[in-house]
Amino acid sequence: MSDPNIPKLSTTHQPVTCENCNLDNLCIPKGLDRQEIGELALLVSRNNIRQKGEAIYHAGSPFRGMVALRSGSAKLVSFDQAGNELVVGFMLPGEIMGFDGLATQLHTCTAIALETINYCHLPAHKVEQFESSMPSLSHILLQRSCDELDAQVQKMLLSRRSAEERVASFILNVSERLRVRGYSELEFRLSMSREEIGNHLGIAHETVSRIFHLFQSRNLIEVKSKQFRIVDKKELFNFYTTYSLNSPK
Amino acid sequence: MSDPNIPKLSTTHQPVTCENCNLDNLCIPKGLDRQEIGELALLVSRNNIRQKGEAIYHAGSPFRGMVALRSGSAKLVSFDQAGNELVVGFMLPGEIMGFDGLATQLHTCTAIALETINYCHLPAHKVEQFESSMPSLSHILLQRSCDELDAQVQKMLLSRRSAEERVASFILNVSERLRVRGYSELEFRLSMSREEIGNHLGIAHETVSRIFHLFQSRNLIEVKSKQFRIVDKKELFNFYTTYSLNSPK
DNA sequence: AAGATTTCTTGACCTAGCTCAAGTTTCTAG
DNA sequence: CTAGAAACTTGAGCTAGGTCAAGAAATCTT
Repeated sequence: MSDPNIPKLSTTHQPVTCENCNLDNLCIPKGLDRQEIGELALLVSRNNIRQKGEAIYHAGSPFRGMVALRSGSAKLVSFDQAGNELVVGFMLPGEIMGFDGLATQLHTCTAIALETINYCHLPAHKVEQFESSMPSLSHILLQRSCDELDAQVQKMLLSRRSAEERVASFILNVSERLRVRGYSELEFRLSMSREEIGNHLGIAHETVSRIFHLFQSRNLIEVKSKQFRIVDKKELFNFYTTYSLNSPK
Repeated sequence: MSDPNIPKLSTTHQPVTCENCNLDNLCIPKGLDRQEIGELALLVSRNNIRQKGEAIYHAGSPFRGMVALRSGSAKLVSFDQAGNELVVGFMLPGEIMGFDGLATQLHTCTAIALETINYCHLPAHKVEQFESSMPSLSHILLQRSCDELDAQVQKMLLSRRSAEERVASFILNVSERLRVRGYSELEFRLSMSREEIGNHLGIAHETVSRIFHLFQSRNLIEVKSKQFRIVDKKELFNFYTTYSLNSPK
């Protein structure tokens, strides 16, 4: 259960706040100065826990504030009229959720823990209060939400690619996000199911399985259940870009 | 050229500013109070013109500010490594562009006029200046960018549907956006090509043609070149939702 | 207004990846 | 530790929609 690749959240027994959190360079504080971080720390509720499968917030429920994942991963899902689930995205530690409720004050997505998670919560009413005294916060949130928009465009670009390219890109994307967060970029555990990966990428879970098998047979990766190892990152990347070079024009 | 369905931009000879613009309920001013709109009006450069095919900004170029379309329509495109174009979205009058450059200060998309357009420009440095004196602006922009995120989730949901459903949904989406903006919702001109529609929806342009033909043969719409008329909105909507009800589970 | 170019339409064929099915492995709860 | 459930794998067709092609219509240019 205790994975050597996962950095410890806190090494001392002193309680973690935004000031000494090791995710400060990824989370909301990124871009705030020391004093602002101190003010932010006072507003944030820490050490919220959810078990695997439990929701952090539900589609349709009122927006209560922003959520910053501290450990564990989650999925963001939306539903169509028939109740079919669409996996909008996966969230890793240091990443921020809640933008789907900000525009209308009602969440359009449900956030679900993929394993036991620990998260911080920045209540909506305190956001507003903080905003008037410290305009930087809405600016930071604006930046983050535009980051999300950029990521969405990347996903749209990906949706024009073959199933193989999508899977290769997915693996590299997770790897890079883990690397930035201080985890091992070449060996990790993906807590989401093949079904969830396929749903997110717009392909059948059987296809995901087949492609993992294909990549393994070509010595690009090693997969054992949910445990992944990237063997040939360069080739995996080539695999994923080569096709588009064959594209017309 | 002068379409009776298109509301006149200004009926008097007094120059249009944010205070008396008929798009104030859709554009940036939405959510600002009278005094704030007045301040905003001082920062905005008006009556910028682009001809069909000309760019408003380019992917990779530095962010210079937000753009609000006043008349005419535009497309937002992104490119993959091979230079293939992806139509990220279409913009109608009163809609705001530029979020794709806000996070990194470099545009990830190119904005191109689909016909002669007139737009307002809110320069980036003035945005910042305005933000510190009037925190509401970044809040407004945050809202708008989260609106965009919501729209992106809708597009993701759509990408799981059949080609027919995508086209039906596209027509209804444009119709609704035109309605909100005071244009006729049942009869309009779509200035984008079949190619651009197909690209945006993730289907071949031949498929777009075939489906327009199918819809016309079923008396749901009338299409003549770029001119559209929705004949049976209810049925078109049913067409688009029926399938998902057949979905599993 | 004629020619050139682009866009649109329609047909015929083809394939990536979906669906269905059945066996296997992994996880979960007592 | 064991039984049952859930997740995963692998195979075999099948089909939605892509690609290619060629003609028609619309649009642009001079």
